[in-house]
Amino acid sequence: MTDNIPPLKTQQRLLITASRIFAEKGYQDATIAEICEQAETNIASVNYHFGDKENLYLEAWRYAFQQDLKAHPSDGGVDQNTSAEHRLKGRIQSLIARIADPDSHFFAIVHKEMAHQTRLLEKIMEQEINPEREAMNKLIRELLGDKADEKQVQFCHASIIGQCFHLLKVKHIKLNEETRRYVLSMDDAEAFAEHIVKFSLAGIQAIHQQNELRT
Amino acid sequence: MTDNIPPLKTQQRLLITASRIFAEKGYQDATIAEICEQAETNIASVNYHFGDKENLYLEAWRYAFQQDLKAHPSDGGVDQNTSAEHRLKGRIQSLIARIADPDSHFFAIVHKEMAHQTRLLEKIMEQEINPEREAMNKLIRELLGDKADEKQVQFCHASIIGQCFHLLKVKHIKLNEETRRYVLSMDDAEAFAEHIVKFSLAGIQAIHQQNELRT
DNA sequence: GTATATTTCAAACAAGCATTTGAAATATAT
DNA sequence: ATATATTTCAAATGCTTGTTTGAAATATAC
Repeated sequence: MTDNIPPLKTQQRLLITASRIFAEKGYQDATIAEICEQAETNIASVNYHFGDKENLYLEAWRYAFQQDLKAHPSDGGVDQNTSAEHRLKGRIQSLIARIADPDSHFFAIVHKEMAHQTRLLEKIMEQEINPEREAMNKLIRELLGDKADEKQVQFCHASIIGQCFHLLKVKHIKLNEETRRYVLSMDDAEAFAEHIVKFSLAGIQAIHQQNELRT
Repeated sequence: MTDNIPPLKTQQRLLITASRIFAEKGYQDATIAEICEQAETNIASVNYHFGDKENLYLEAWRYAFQQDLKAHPSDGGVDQNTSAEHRLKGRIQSLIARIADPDSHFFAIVHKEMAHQTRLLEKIMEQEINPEREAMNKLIRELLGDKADEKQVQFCHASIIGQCFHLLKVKHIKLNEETRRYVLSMDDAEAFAEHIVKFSLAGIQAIHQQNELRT
């Protein structure tokens, strides 16, 4: 390879472009032709550097995940010695940021993957998502108190994640002007994160208190 | 065919089969060949009865929506004179039922539509979903009290819908045995609906109280 | 500087699938 | 019963798109 400031290697350009296009269009609708065109390389280079489309997809996805985490660390940059409330807030804000950031593509690809549904999702989920889930569950357990059972933890986690991912839907669904007025907007992402924190802490609190009242 | 007890007209068989297959595979992955095969008719019948694939998709979707609502009315069958809490509970339970019921296909198609993303979603959303949203928002307003602003209503609605739709994701994502243990299961749908009600009423309540404390 | 390996490229290939066609079969009306 | 309209069918058409090919260009090694 050359040593004087080469722009970017073809392989790298393909990763960057592919992660963006796959995020925009999903696996099926993204064509190799379009990706190569925007990456300014020949159509055969996908086969040369990545073997086939599916492998490019997988690599682009992993790449996006790493980039997103670099921009928005999953703990939200919150001091680990602070209260569970604040640490949960940090995690929720990080999640919302990765979903809302137009340059973060991982969750957009997850979202589109819903339809494609190969075994790829399974692999990525266990490798990348499970650790994040466990970290959040730990905080939820702390907030729910000792009397909480695992099902309650699971449900609370689902409630929080569900609210965050709802923003993902809003981001990608095109609605007409009229409808858009009544629906959550991406401009409200930060405020919505605050809302999720308040809303969810209250929900968790209620379950906590109910548990304490039991026999 | 025979004239005594004709099984079902071809057009009807296509609608039923198509709504199921589109729900399973999404628009792209569902092939006309497969739909016709399972509907026990010729491949050309889609063109004859519906014009093209996209129109069959649209009609199957509408058909699914009607069928789902017939099985699970959106107010949950709750008396309209009862408290807002109970009416909200009815709506949440109806939503969860339509999502969890294996024979209800509307939301499964919505879910898959995420990737396809045509203008069809837009049309259907405003026609079918907007009235449901407005009905739920009315309840939320009632629970939040007079001091609530529309943004708060919007956020609370997003929180509830987000939790419900999370079950949709769980339904369609295939996970391995290991991961499945730690994640919300479809067997818990009813219990999860109860959880959403409790969790969300607490969240709404918290915002209500905070509003009351303001100047 | 020459030989070898790596990377790029335009064109061709092949598979999948929606759609069309025109004839055959069936139903409907009078 | 005959004529007309409707519905079914197997085969063909054509377009999109992932993949392959083999030569040309470029980089690397000795």
